[in-house]
Order: sequence, then C-alpha cells, then structure tokens
Amino acid sequence: MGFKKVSLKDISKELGVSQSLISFVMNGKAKEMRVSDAMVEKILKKADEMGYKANPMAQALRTGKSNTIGLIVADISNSFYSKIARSIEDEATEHGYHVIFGSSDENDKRSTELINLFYDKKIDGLIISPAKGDRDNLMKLQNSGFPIVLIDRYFSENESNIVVANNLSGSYEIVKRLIKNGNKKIGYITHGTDSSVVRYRYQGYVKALKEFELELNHQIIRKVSHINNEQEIETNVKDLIENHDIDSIFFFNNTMAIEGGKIIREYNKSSGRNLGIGCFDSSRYLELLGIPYVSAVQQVEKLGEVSMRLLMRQINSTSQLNEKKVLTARLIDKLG
Amino acid sequence: MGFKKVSLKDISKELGVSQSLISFVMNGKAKEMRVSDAMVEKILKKADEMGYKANPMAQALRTGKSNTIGLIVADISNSFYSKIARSIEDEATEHGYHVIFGSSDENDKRSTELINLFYDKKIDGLIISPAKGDRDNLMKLQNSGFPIVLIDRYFSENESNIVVANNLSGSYEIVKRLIKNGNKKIGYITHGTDSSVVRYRYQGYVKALKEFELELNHQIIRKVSHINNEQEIETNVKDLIENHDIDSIFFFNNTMAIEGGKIIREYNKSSGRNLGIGCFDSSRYLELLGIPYVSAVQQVEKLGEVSMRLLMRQINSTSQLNEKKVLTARLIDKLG
DNA sequence: CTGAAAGCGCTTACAG
DNA sequence: CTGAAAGCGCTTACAG
Repeated sequence: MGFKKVSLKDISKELGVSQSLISFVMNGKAKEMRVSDAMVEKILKKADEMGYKANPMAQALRTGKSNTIGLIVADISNSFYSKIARSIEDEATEHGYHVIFGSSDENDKRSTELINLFYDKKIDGLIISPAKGDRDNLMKLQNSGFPIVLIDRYFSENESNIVVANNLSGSYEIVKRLIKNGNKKIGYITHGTDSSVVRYRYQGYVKALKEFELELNHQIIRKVSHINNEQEIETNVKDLIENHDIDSIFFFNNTMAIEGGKIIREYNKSSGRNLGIGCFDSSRYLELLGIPYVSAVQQVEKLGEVSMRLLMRQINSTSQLNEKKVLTARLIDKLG
Repeated sequence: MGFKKVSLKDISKELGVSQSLISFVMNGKAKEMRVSDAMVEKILKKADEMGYKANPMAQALRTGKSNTIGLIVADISNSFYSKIARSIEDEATEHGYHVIFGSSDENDKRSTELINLFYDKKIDGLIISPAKGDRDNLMKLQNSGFPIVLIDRYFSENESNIVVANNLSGSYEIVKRLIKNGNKKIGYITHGTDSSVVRYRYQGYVKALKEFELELNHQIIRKVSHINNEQEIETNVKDLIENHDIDSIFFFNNTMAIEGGKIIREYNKSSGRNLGIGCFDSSRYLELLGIPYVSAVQQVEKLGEVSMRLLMRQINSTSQLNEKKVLTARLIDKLG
C-alpha cells in the first residue's frame, strides 16, 4: 500500500527524466512513443520500487474518464436486482471499471435525482432499470452522447440499447403449459403500474388464451401494487378461488407467486384439490410451497453481463449504437 | 442537465469577478469570507442561469476527498448483504456520499485486491465484511489513518470500529428456547470456516447446553462449506436424524436452516413426529416449510445504517475512533 | 471585501 | 527518442 503518495514528479526527480516519459511508460505507450528499452526498464523498476500508483482523480480530471459506471435499479436489496448487480460487477471488473449504485424505489423524482447525481459525478456510463418518468431525461442524455443501457424494461421501441427478457413469449409459454395441463379458467395477478414488462407479459397471457380459444375474462385479471402487496394478493387470490371458480392462476412474478401460493396451498389442503400456478421468474423457495407450478426463469446473470458488455461497447464507440437484446427465459415445468 | 460543462472560469468571465469569489459563494463560505450580499445574490443567480455544476473530479483532486465510500462484502447478490447495501446507500445519500461495491466471495486474494483497488481509487472510507486474510492489511490501513468500519465479523478484540450482531447471546437464546421446549439432544450445523461469527454462535450454543446441564456432544456438531453446501447439509441432517436420534437442530443461518428444514419436513411427514429447528436470521420463506422453528433475526437495515454513521464519524474525526456496536437480534418463536 | 496565483497529479500536443 | 509546458477545474493561502 502506498501511503506515501508517490507522484510522477517524485519519480521524475529521483530518475532525472521528465514526467512525460514516465507517464508514457506507465501507460504502456512506450512502444508508440519509441522510448528506449533501457529507459522503460529503468522507469518501471523505479516506479515499482517507490510503489507508484497513478492518482485516478488526476487522471479522471485530465482525461474526462472516471472508469466508474453507475447502476440504478428499483431496489438493490431486491434479489433480482442484486443478482444483476453482481454480474455487472464481475463484468465491470474484467474491464477495469467500478460500479456505484443507487435505488430509485420506482420513484420518478428519486430516479431523476440519481441520474443527475451520477451524471454530474462524471460516470462514464449508466445501466438503469428506469422508472416511468425517466424517459425524456434519458433520451436527452443519450442524444447528447452519454452512454446508457436500459435493462429489464423500457418505454417504447424508440430507445437505444436495451437488454430485456422475452416477456411476451415467456409468459405465453407459461400460460400455454397451464392450458395444456387442462386448465381452462386461468386468473392473472399482475402489477397495477404500466411498463413494458407489464404490457408484454399481459400480451403473452392474452396470446395463449386466444390461441386455445379461451375467453379473455377481465374479471379474473387483478392488478396489485408493486410493493407491500401481500394483503392485496391474499384478498384477490381468495376471491378468485371462492367467487370465480378459477382452476389456475398466472402470477406476474415469483414473489407474488409465493405470496399467492401460500393461499393456494392452504386451499389445496382443505379442499383436496390440487390447483397449480404459473409465474415469471422462479426462486428456490417456490418449490417449498409444494404446489404444482410452471415458471419462466430469466437468465439474470446474463442480463447483467450482456448489459455491461453493451455499455462498454457504447462507451468505446463514437456513434450511438442501437441494440436491443432479448434474453430467453428458461421454462421450468413442475406441473406434474 | 448541463451538457455544456460550465466552469468557474466561465462564470468568472461572464461576471467579471474572480474565480475565488465564486468558489467561496458556491461552497457556502460567503459569510465566512464576508462577501457582500449583493455579490452573493449576483453570483448565485448567474451560476444557476448557466447551469453550473462543480466538477467533482477537480474538487476531489484538489481536496483529496472523493465523497465516495467503498463497500466490500462476500457477495452482493446474497440478500443479507444486499439489504445492508441498501441501508448503507440510504444513509450515504443523507450525507451526500456515493457507494462503490465489490464482492470478495470470501476469497482472501480477491478481498485484498478489492481493498487496494478501492483505496487507490481514493475512496474516503471503507465498510467491509472482511475475509479471513484481510486482517493485517486492514489494520495497517487503519493505523495509517484510513477510515474503516468492519461489519458482520472481525478478527479479535483489537480491531477498531466494528458493527456486529449479538451472535453469542442470540444463539444462546435460540438454543435456550429449544431446550425449554423440551429438546434434549440438539444438533448443530455450522460453517467449517473460522470467523468471529462462527466462534460466537458456537459459544452461545455451548453456553445454553451448559446452563441446562445437557451434554456437549461433538458427534452431533457438523461443519459444512459456506457455499454450495446443499448436499452436505442434506447428508448431515439425515445422519443426525437417523443415526444420532437428535430431537432438534440448530442451524448457523437461515439459508442453511431452509435447506435442512426441507429434509426435516419430509421426515416429520413420514414419521408423524414434529421436529423443530432453530437458526440465526430468518426469512419469509422459513415459515413456508411449515415446521416449528425459533430464530434470531438480525436488524440488517440497522447494521447498514449504524456502520455508515460510524464511518462518517470516523471520516470527520482526526483521531482513530474505537467503537464496537453490538446490535441485538430479535427472537421469533414459532415452536408452538 | 476582492483578485491574482499556486498547485492537486496527471496527459498530451509541441519542440527539439 | 526526450523535455518543457500547458491545462483539466477546482480550492485556498496570500496580498491588498
């Protein structure tokens, strides 16, 4: 650890050569600048001896590159996002980048604030799972040439650099399995807020019903809050079972499925029936419920990896890329 | 968003006053420097008009403060750590700080690397859940005056600035409940690696047994890896049940408890018995198992909050603090 | 009350 | 091949 803070100037004095020379050598530009091998040797040795470490703040100020990227998600403590964070971290490390993170809680104001804060802090790029109100801000930034990658969701087909799951076909596959398994009246419990994810998963549900000529019944489609929704889910699931005679439920995601699944487990026990469920994403705890289920598991690690790689390409590109990567969710069928 | 990058010099030119004056005003030192109210007014107005944002890289270079702290944990995708990360983030935001994070995977080499990387990047302080080999490195850094807070575990009573759970008394309470509930042969499944956490939880187990004059039987204490340990846990739990006639098991943590609990649930079903378990930490999924349990839940959010506050105090202090904060885990008794 | 100047530690044209 | 110098955008003694 260099507590002494050796600078280029220190080495320069020690060696009696100019700072520029040392800088070139330390940055691997010796060849390019045709520095003599002997000099390179001498400089590297001395630098190592003195424990020289370039000051990143000075480099950043001079070059305008901080080697730091920002990650903004709804909530880093949510395991979906923390897994993404981990894979982004791993990929960032590969490229010599660091990651600062922020949680927006899906709150427009906070999200905007974070974007601006991170931007002003001179991050080299941003990976973000945007809140609804971020659209204009993000597009303005992108148009100004700032590297951004949207993950998990986006606003319309107009945005650039998107990495998402196959929400439509994934949920289509889930519902199709439920149907093939003999279910004819499949409820849907989804989020009340609008987003590309919400929209596409709904479309997948509709598509499957249509294909098998089942009725699209809005009475058995329920919208709940995206946070602290345990009570809502319980109420809705009970209502669907007791008053609407559904034979299966498709849940928007795994946490909702686990919450609703608890109710269904109790119902199955007391009724002797064996209702199953479907949901997007899975969890090792879903199987703890012991009820039949089918889920489409996102490749979360890949989502992080792919988005970080795309961001790196955007950072190193002079032109605005326009990529959309759709990652296929893997189907797990435990309907039995 | 200021895409144009206005600098102090720009405002200075525009207004015909010196940069220093503007700097003072922007940093709220107007009063201290006795700048005239009219001037303050004029400068603030112009700065706002031009969309001035101080360049953090320049500030950092000049002042040596980056307003960024580092967070190093075993794995940010582990929900225990991601919850801590979130509460640290929230507290950091309060103080105008950003957080960069890194996952060490409990790997000494990686952890050292991360510490050095973050240190060299000029973070203002570090919150770390250390790996075994970090001891010397961390103490050296602390002695050199670098602000560090250890969370979750530490090495000996010699380290400074520690925030941990009451591991000993927490696990003592858990085992005591198990005993009071009528259990006399309580197995223990713990981690194979040594750390303060492992040590203290074991001591709590021993203390409770002693107090109630139960035998400390090393045959029913099992050590497993701290990662990918599903198979080991399964094997050990089965062995404890089948060959050692235990009537309860105390698990080192919640994830291990859930894994082992699955086996116990099956056993309970087939045997008609109703074995219960104990464990440190809980999870909303533990109850999904439907077996009796008692757990001591750490105040994870508080852990992050307290550690960040302590770090802030250390950053703003000229002398080395030496605080140890022990957070009490809350007991949840579902033994029935 | 206000201005001119140094300096944080780099990188990179510009000269030679 | 190598050196001297400018400049990134700040903050902060130092003068007046």
